[in-house]
Amino acid sequence: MRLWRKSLKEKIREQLVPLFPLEEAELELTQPPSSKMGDVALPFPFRLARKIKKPPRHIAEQAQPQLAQIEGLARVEIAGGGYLNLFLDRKKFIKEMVLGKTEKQELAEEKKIIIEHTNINPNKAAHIGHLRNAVLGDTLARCLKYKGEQVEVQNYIDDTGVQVVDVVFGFLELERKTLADIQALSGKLDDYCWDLYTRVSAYLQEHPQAQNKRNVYLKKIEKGEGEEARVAAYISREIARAHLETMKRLDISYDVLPCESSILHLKFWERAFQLLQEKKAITLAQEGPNKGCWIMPLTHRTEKEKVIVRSDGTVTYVGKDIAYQLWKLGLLGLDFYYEPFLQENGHTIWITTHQPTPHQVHFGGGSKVYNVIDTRQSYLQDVVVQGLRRLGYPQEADKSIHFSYEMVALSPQSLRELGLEPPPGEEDRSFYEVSGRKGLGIKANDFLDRLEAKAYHEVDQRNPDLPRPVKEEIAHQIACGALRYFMLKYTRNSLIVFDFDEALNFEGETGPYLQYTYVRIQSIFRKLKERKKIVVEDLITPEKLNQIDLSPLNPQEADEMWDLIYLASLLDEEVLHSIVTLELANLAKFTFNLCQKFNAYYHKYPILAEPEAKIQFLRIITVYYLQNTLSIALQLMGLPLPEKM
RNA sequence: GCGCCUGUAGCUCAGGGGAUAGAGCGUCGGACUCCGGAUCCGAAGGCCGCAGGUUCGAUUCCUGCCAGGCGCGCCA
Repeated sequence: MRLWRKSLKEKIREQLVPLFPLEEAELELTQPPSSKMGDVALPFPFRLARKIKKPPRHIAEQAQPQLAQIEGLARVEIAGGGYLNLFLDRKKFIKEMVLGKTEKQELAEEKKIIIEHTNINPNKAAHIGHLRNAVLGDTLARCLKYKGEQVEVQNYIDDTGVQVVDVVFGFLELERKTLADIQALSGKLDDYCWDLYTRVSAYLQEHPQAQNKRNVYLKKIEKGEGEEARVAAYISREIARAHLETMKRLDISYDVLPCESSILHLKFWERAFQLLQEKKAITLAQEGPNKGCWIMPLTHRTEKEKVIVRSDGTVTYVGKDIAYQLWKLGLLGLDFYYEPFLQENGHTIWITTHQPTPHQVHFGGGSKVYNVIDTRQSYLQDVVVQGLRRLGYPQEADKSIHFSYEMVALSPQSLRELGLEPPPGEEDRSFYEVSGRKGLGIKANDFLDRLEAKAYHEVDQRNPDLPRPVKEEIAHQIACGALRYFMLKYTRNSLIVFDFDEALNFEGETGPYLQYTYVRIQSIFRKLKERKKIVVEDLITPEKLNQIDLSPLNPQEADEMWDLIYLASLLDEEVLHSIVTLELANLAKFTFNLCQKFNAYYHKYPILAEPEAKIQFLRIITVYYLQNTLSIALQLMGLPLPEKM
């Protein structure tokens, strides 16, 4: 852990540079196919072979004695056609890893990183598609914080958009309700609106003439006028609160909720428009179909130019997004006012407002921004980034990252389970897109309830004597773990076709499997204390670890212990790699593999029952190190750590 | 039509210019009077979509084709 690999690489370079014309990129450290062949492989002889016209094997032979001198290496072997395989000094390495601090690293590269995720329209309940977004964003935030970055998490609330307008329209026009009626509604507003939104969508479909009236609503809500705006404000706040509740079940939280209403009232767009005109980032189309519109020419994409301001002078969605992105990067020269929205475990979630407040907090102004949005929006995200470029901010453009991922869709089977019909004309598709408009989707809370109910049943079978609230808490932890792991295990490009059987599974490659592994380690430690009066922490001291003696182990066990510790030590790199590639599935797979290997290990090598103290000690430090590593990995993915389950 | 993404075991998915292509699920067969069986072990199962090209070497890179998905609004 702790960048040992980097320092190893430097030492290797020192040894090799006098011998060979070796470029930085040519010195690559890889993994031999089997740990028996070595811990680290150097394939550079193959790359050099062509360059200096010598056979790889010959190069390897020349390098071998030099490399063998490096401190921390036990030996160096030549394998295959010219691989150099390095074996680490096991005793030294184990000691360093087990004693090594496993806290946050100090590798920050940015002043402040902003992650925008969740961004659910506040007009209906959250569904499973939103959960993928939130889990990815939250996990990225955790990984970046672990790396040492300062991270600010934003959740954008489109409280004046057409989706909210539709629901307001439904309440006032279709249901003839007043604000007071709405406030008096029993039950959860987000669930109520889930159905209402579907009805409104259908109504507007069937009554095109109602569009005009809806547009009046839109204008009033944007301007903040009348009952319409008051209802919109109430609904959007209430539903945003409901979304936060849902996300809290998954241990996901935020720092600030920027609202579109604030952006409108504080004239963020007007400022951005001014900047775009000044820098000639957008132009007024003189002819063609977009005549009279302000458009942005696109150079990277082959799609047509993008309209930013309509011929009637109103701004499009992308235009507002450019203004928002400028604010996030501290380039707009304007800021919101803020007030507390709610308290969660001592943490305040702030919301923006256009009225001055006494609170001296500030958000935005990041040096790097991740926008977690599904892949269908990549074209628009490209437009935003290109806007920055055309405004003369190439660095900021490079640091505006669209963290894109594929959507979550529903399998035909899951549709049937929900009692829903496929949309007309789409009866034999292999998956169905979630659609709030059509009411096609699985509500996040409903699914979490199902997970919790199943988890409770399992816990109850295994630990019937635990008090009910404890069992409920554990069930909650397992449900959270199951859901989060499920959302993380697929790579970003992979469309998740949601299937209840798969998502409700607790065996195999699942969150509960990982949690179970952790719980069993806890259980071993507990029993060591109870039955043998051994307190594991007391054994982990520099003095005791200096005396590590691997010789009592038979070679088979020594290798397996080594493999495990070595694999676990790669966690840090795995996290950094996951950040760079934005493939959090790497971390998920890594942790799963680690658990698998560990489960096999302790199945084979008992700890409590081991009579030989020296062997027991070695097994204990192995388990101790695994427990440490595993708890970090699970927390990075947001999987709770139950004591029992 | 144009752009982006995907095609790997029955299913769901990893991987990746080189040393025997890997998991989970499912199927079949096993496991210690055991530290938790939400576990572990084993078996069966693959022309890595097709065809060319680059390379000493391609499942991986390039091109073309085929198949599927998603985008391409003066909607958000």
